[in-house]
Amino acid sequence: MIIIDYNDKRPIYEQIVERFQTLILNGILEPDTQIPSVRSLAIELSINANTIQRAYSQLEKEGFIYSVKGRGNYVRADESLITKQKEKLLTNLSHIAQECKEFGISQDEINDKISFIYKEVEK
Amino acid sequence: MIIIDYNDKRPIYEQIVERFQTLILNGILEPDTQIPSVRSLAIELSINANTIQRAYSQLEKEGFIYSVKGRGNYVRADESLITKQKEKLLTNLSHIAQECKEFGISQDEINDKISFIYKEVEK
DNA sequence: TAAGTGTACCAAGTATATTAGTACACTTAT
DNA sequence: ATAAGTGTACTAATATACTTGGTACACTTA
Repeated sequence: MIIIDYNDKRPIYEQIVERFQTLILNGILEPDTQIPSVRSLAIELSINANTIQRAYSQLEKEGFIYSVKGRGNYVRADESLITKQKEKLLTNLSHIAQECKEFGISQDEINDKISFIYKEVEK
Repeated sequence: MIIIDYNDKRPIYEQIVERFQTLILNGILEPDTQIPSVRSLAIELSINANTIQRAYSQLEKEGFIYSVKGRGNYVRADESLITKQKEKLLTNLSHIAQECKEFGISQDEINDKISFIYKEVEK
């Protein structure tokens, strides 16, 4: 469920954070689901428990999970996270589109790309 | 022309690389234009000459500039850079659009955003 | 009570970025 | 020829972030 890419220049804890963010935002991890304990995930990934702890701390700070002392860490049920993520995506999209415009890429060309994606059938 | 943001977590040399890439790709720096010498830019930005050298080495490796010993560094005239950049932009756009789709954002909503950008008048 | 959990430290090692300094070969203008 | 300015290469030192290893304590559950 969690994979570490050692070719990735980003720190391990950041990769773990992003992975859980994706799993949570995509609904693969449902609210109140317990995620692996700090120690067990450390063993599973063959990395230090402190690194996992660091990732979990950040996820908690960002509102993706909540932790209960003595019990574990759980996925937070926060609808605003998805709203925020949608806004983030649309903002990114606008920035890229702005650059595309500056480089003389036509609106039609962009629309073709997007239509292609929206036509694709889910597997 | 070059600005360093010390709040940016990225290394200084990387910021310099990106800044020149933008200036060159946008045609603000025309081919065969001489860019500041390693030492002069170091003084101007109050940073070490080695850091500038590192940025310039990378820019040369990526084909954005060429260097002449004893003379200086110059902007390369390479049309393929712009082609590559356009491809990169469209690839990024596709990835974001893919995510938008997964989050249930409609194609119409995306088209609205893009149309808005393409309608804007240049200042 | 024992095992598993989160959390908070500290010390050490590693890698990277940055600085500082020196040196050499080259080009240009004087 | 000389001096100034250029790219380039190298070493050493410093600072910072990441990661590991270890210990400790409070809590929950079986």
